[in-house]
Amino acid sequence: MSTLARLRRVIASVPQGKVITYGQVAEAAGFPGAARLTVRALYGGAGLPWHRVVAAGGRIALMGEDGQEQRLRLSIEGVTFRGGRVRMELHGWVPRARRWHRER
DNA sequence: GCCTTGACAATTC
DNA sequence: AGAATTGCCAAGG
Repeated sequence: MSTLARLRRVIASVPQGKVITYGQVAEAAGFPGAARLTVRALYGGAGLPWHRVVAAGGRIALMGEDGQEQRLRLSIEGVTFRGGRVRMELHGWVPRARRWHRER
């Protein structure tokens, strides 16, 4: 399992109406502190629910129209905002801890 | 291999 | 509140 594949697996695990932060994705994939890796994973990740990945504090990282697109997709799924940020206390997704050393 | 690039994050001023 | 600073890690040139 490649590094980026692990990150993408985490991203793919986020259900509709939920969101996760870049940092949490990296952490759940086994790279605490490497939030930027999540960005890389998103690049080649066709078919991923990219709109469910937000910056720390529920901020929308994308600027311009892409950001609007993300807000739209999220609100369609039932995600609510407050002051331009996703209400993490309501929609934050906590992925199950994975054990990457051995498959089961 | 070294250097740069990212849709980041936490800290500090 | 906002800018600057530093840490983080894999890919690609």
